[in-house]
Amino acid sequence: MAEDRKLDVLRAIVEDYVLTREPVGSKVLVERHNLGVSPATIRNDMAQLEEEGYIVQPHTSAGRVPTDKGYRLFVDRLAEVKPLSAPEKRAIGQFLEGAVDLDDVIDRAVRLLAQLTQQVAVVQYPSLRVSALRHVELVLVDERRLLVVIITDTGRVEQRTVPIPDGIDLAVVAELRARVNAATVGLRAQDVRARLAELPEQMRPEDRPLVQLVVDAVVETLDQEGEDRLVVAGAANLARTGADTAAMLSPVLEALEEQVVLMRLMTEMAEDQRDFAVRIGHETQYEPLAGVSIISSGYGGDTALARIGALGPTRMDYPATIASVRAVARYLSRILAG
Amino acid sequence: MAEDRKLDVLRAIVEDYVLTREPVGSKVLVERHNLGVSPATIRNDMAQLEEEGYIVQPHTSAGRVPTDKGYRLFVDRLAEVKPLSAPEKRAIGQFLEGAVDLDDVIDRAVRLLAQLTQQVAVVQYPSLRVSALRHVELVLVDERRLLVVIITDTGRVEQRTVPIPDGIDLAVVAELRARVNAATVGLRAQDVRARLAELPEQMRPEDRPLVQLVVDAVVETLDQEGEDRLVVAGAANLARTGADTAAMLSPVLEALEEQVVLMRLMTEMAEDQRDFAVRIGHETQYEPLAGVSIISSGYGGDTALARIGALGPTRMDYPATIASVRAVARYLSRILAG
DNA sequence: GATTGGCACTCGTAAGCGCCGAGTGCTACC
DNA sequence: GGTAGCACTCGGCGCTTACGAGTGCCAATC
Repeated sequence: MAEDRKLDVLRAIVEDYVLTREPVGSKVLVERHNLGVSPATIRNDMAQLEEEGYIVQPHTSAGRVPTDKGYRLFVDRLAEVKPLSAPEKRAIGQFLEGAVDLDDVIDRAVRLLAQLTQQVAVVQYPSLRVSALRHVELVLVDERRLLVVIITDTGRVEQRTVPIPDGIDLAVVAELRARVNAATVGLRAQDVRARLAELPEQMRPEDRPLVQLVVDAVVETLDQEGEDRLVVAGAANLARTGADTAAMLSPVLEALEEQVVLMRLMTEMAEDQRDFAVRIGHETQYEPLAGVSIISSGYGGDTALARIGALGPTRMDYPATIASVRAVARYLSRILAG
Repeated sequence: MAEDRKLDVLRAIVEDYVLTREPVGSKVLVERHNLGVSPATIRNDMAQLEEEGYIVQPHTSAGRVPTDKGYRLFVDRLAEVKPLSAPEKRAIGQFLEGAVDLDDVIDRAVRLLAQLTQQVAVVQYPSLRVSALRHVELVLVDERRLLVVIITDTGRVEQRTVPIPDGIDLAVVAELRARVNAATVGLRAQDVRARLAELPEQMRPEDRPLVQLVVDAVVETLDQEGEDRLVVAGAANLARTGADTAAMLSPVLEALEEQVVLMRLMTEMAEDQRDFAVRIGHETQYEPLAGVSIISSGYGGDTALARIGALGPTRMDYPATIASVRAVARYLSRILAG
């Protein structure tokens, strides 16, 4: 038996199923894709594919549907990337150009990707841990509260309020601001902690409690590992992808809000070699996401600050989605670098 | 005919329908609520209520279901507020206490409300327009970009990047920072514009382009009317509220992402006299939201900085939801004031 | 005049049934 | 190895029937 044809059959099944959303049988298969053999032959191939776990039939006498394993093989070996059309590319660039700050860039990117893929788009904020510190600002909000604002070279702005003892001198705050900035500006977040640890000693003893509070606030803010923010768009697309979704929807929406699970997934995906990563159904290792796949790509230059991705039913158009995710990631990198 | 009983019947219908999610007939009505009359009598009342537009039957020979008008009457005249239990109140307070900054407070509040009501919770960020300016910070991100950070007395931090001409002197930035702050700190956002308009004249002519850019950035940021941010939580609750939702869900999710519509609604609701406002189904004046109701309450003191609310199917437990929304709004005000 | 019991009527839903057709696996054949 | 033929399975569709919940109306009653 021609091993090649078997793969062709799998490809055909995936493509057809994604398109029609219905189990695909041997007959329509030879009709729609010109495979050059008879349905009976295809049936033999399908029987084997089923035995190997790439496809299943929902019930006897129905067509076949790809399994997660089937999609996986499809993505790894069978899919050809669909390049985006020139107008599409132009639209992406133009849409992202208009942003006024980091929040805006991120927001536009995620909406854009949701729109392009017709699925749920997800983007991580540039990780604090690999950004360099640009500036730390201290603002006395009132007598008892100090606002610590941290600005990174990626344009990200983080804030935290610190309760302070009464009657702090403005001059002390000014000195502290100067010293903190002198000590840390330009450093990677992960290097900041050590440098700041020395700071209290350099100040007058009576100011040390305040200094310690501020130092802690800065370190904690930079350290909150998984706490990097996640922005989601296009949740409505999930509901539109089919009528079957009614019950399957809720757990996914919950996962989207939970963020923790998604963050973990995104981080794991960063390990992958290729410039994009795919997790299909159960590969997410998280039951509520069993019915969906995630495609993501790093952005922000070689250091790969963070990731942007799309999430949809396992029955999705992988080549097109992969193309869109990569394209948006690339443009996003370019904008952030510029 | 006893007018009072007719209202009792309506109340009973609403309560029963909310509980069971099924059209309610005359028989179960007399069984479950002890109305002291026979089903036939109830039927007469129901016929009248239907004629007056408070209830309808989905099809002949089904029970009755409240209309938007029916819910409205229920909310306005029939509902008794269910006070929250002491443990619930305590939990609210404790949960909100732990927040570290404004973002965190808002985030906790909205999640909490979603949890309490088992519905979608929505919160507006404290409006920039009624906040007072606390501090404006200028940070040179690189040679060609200046980051303008605006901090209000509500703890809100807004940022915007301004492209600037090359070779700006640090001293100029420092002077500008001092002048902007001197001119604006403590002012209401709406008063800032006039004051800043005078600023360029006070600086040297060669610096004016830069000054103008910064002034514009500040004014624009404070001015973006409807642009106040909106945070949503508990979207998954929508999907869980019933199996009927499949098709009805998508438009609502879209509206939640759109934000514009919700912002408008919230703003409108601020006009209402009572300390909470309710919009039921079509009262939202927005077709996609025809199936849902929104309950909201202002928070942030007498000035009512912004609103927090809950959104769910028109068939919701109004008394309980109203109680939760009001409670969270109250605690939120307290936290922000403290 | 309000309330009630009785009754005929409507109609949506569930269940049972038969048919059709898609799709399969198997086997004999090329 | 590929193909054709064939018997078989079974889900979906349409039809009919039965059931029952719920109604509106009317005459009787308080």
